[in-house]
Amino acid sequence: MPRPTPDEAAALAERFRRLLRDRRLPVTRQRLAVAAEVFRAEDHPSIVDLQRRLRARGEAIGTATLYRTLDLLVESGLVRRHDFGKGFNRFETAAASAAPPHEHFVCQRCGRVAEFTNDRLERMLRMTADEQRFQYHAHRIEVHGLCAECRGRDFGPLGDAGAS
Amino acid sequence: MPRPTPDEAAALAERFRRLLRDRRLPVTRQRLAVAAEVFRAEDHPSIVDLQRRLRARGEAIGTATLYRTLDLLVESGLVRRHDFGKGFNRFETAAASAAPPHEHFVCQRCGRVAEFTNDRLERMLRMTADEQRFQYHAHRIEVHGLCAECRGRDFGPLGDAGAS
DNA sequence: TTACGTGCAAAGGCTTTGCAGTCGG
DNA sequence: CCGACTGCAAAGCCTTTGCACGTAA
Repeated sequence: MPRPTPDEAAALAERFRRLLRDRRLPVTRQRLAVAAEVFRAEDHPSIVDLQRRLRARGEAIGTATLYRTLDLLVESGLVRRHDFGKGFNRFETAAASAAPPHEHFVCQRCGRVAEFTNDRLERMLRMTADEQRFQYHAHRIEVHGLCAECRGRDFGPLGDAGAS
Repeated sequence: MPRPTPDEAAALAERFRRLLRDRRLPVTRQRLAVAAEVFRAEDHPSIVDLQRRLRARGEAIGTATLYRTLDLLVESGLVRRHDFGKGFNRFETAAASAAPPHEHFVCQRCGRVAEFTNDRLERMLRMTADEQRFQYHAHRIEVHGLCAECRGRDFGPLGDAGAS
């Protein structure tokens, strides 16, 4: 979870500025605010989460701008976009530098997302793809279930039964 | 790919009927038609695919009914729902009997979906979940890339860069 | 100054819901 | 007959687009 250390975030922000300048794109207050908010996040915020947090900070960014800026950040490789199958995207800071690709636990109860890594998993996937003459580009691994907090309590039946 | 053998489909249909009777739910022409269409499919059709195929067969099923019937089939465990992150669901017949859970290759070019299985992968995931005190319910593994057909041709850059 | 960004609101794509009419058991 | 289903259309969500106005460089 400790994705963005205090000043790592600052470094990322600087990287974003440079990136914009290099592309000869305007460095606007909104773009910086959105980027900062994502870099600051320790979780996997959705668009709405980000918008709410920004508003709380006094930055009322328009929805369209938010989407467009996030596209920019994703293209730039500074941010990752996830689709956990709930109908909307979630975002997180991409590994500051050569971050190990990581997988996700998604709690079906509270929606919380935790992470884990497993090199062997990835190697195995690449090999399997190769065997089937499939050219590997990327992968996604999600484990759905109950997080430590939620597994204690007894609720009614799950509303979600989604993922394969 | 050879998911539903000729008469396996018939068996599944029968199972669905029984299931409806047991639940005291009406066995309607529409429900049977939708179920049959999914059981017959050799691919991972979307809602629209199914609707088109049914219409071609002379069965004009309403969108709402289609969604509701698919929910029913998924709840029953006869059909699996997948969300490959394109904003809409795709379906497939669930293993006739204790089918090995399987993973997917998704071609970023043509959208085709191929499958593979790997017991070790699943075991590894369960173990990892356990280590993190996460209660495993289900998982999803997708490999994104280019299928054998598409990797030959040279197109422009990919429009998709999605999955983590 | 000028190209690009921003915000609002409208439009889109997929899915869900409300409701009157219909039908299975 | 009654409860559940069906189909249509309206409504909901999330995301994208169009456009007049604003702003970084």
